[in-house]
Amino acid sequence: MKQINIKALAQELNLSVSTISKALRDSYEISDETKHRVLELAAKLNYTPNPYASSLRGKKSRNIAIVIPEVADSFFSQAINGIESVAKGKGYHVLICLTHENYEHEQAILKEFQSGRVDGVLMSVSSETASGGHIQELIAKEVPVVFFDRALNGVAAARIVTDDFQSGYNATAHLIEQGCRNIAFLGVSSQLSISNDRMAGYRKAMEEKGLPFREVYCSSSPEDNHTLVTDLLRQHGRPDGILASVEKLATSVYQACAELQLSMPADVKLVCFSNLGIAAMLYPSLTTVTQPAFEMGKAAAATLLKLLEKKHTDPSGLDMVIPSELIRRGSSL
Amino acid sequence: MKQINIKALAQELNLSVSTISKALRDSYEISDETKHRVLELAAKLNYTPNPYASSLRGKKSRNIAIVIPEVADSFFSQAINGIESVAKGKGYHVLICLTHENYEHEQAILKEFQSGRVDGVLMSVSSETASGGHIQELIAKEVPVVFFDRALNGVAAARIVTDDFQSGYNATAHLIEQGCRNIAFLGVSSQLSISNDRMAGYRKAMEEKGLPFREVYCSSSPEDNHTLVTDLLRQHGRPDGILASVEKLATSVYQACAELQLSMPADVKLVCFSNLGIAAMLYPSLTTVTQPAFEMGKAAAATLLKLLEKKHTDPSGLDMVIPSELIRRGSSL
DNA sequence: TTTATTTACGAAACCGGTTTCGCTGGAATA
DNA sequence: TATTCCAGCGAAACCGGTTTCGTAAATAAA
Repeated sequence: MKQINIKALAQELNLSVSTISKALRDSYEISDETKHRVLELAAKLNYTPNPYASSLRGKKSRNIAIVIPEVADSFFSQAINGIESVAKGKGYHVLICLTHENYEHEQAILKEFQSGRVDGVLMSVSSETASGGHIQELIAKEVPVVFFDRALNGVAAARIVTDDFQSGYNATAHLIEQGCRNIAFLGVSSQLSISNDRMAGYRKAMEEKGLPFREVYCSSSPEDNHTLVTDLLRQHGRPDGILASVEKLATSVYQACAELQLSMPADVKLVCFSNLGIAAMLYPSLTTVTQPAFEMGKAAAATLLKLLEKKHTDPSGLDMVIPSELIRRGSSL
Repeated sequence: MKQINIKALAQELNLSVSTISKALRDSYEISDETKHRVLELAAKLNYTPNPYASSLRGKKSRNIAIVIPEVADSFFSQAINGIESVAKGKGYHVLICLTHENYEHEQAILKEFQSGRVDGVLMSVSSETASGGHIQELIAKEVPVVFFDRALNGVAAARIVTDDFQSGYNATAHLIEQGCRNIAFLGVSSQLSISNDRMAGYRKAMEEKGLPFREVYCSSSPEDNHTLVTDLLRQHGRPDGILASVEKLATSVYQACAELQLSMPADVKLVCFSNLGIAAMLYPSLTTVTQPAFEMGKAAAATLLKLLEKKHTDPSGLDMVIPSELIRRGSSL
């Protein structure tokens, strides 16, 4: 099958390729009549412009990338929908790239973006990412980066996050109010902003009541996490409350409780940062800190487009904090 | 920031651009010494080739697309991981495009692909898709298409599916075995292959026992589905068993049961096609037909790459059926 | 020594749009 | 009538790689 291109249209209409191009782009140089003829033929022949040709010449790809650890997470999948809704509206395409929580993957992906494959990047850093050299390098090549949810300190980029500190505080205060005295915090990584901020909120709430900290770092392996949580709940003086900082940790806690015959919420109360739609149907129903995933996605995309369209080079003043909501359910009541 | 390109490398080394290009592509025409010098400088200057330039010239983008209804679904997110694992290994990039179960979106996306943006397409059709003209058109332009999970009849493309008929049969037989006599099937769309095949299995199992059919088509709106399921469970002679053909319907059933004070599994038993990791922690735990999502993704990607790399134009003989597993849990026992 | 072949590289066309600049004929202005 | 202006269009450069073809020098074969 022959691809029909601008040259084919030009021949058919006895016009030059430049005229066709201008007509398609609605240039003022071309008469309405000619434009009309061109548009008509293009529609008739089902012409689709080659995006690579335009990108090559124009130095603009109209692609933006979403770089996230994984897609099998309700926060990210909802955020993707938010991003897409904004991007599609402005004629941008969205490239989803998964780091699988791996720093090398993340590096390789960003390195590739230096080629101009995308005009801008929305990212939530992997849990392994400790330094931001690869991100700085990309920004130096004038590819704007906007963090959403998981930001990296020390990198001068806009960040759209939720009120992690306050949410951590609120969730902990809620557990304390429900009678917990020995609350463990399940973090993800000592580098991750969300983990640290949520933990800081947890600490503040605990400190205010003079309660002791207990912090456990989980990995990205479900098996390891299961072991970790099981050990935590098996030890003498096991926690009577758990604040889990990411969604996937909920499963481990439910499983461990079931295996150890601990009842939730009687023996252990749980609050988890999560956007799971079926949190209410779990047994017991799960108390969640629910993030505004869709809104964060929309805001992040809008911010990136602002950076792309205006030469709004300065990312300062673009940061945004959208509050999460503590939804009290059976696991903590 | 100046992008460094082949020309820059050429100038630096006093070589021609063609020599650089060949050296980078490890051509036999270039001496080992020159190759070495080129590679070294490229690494030093952090050279990243412009993908648009190569795609334009080579008529190959090394991009493949995943066209799916949505990403907030555990089957699709797991399948994506399977696809990605194969594609990345072969040096392909993955573009994820969401149709939101909308036919017009799907059409527009495929139309765009006629431009050569991607070399091949993996797709699960939207529930609204009744005819395959847009898919045929793409195939006519020599862009191979492989269906996974949701295939469309009448389109000559490879299809990687699970044993929908048998799974529907098994799930229904299981419900009958558990004492259900009045089992409703919740479908998605009368066009969708998975819905139809699963329903056919349901019908066969019901017929064998002389039990009456009851089939309800749900939409993609959670609110509408909630109303539908509530009405179904409120009516006189309400079903004592439900077979839900897609994951998101589970939520509606749980919710409706809770609101109507119906207890699962005593009043209503439920089996749902789902890949939810936390199915076991629901209340009651959810009996699922779990699809081999990751494997299906891998198989689909492998099939597409086969079509891309060899000129294996004929898609017949590439079809694959990977069985699902019925996992019996509390909602049906 | 002459001819054939191989090695290693460069010049230039090419992919398909975009954009700059130049040209022409007719209308407007002086 | 002479000059200016402008609408409308075309030729060609350009984006950054890839590939074909040509060629000079080195080597092998005759």
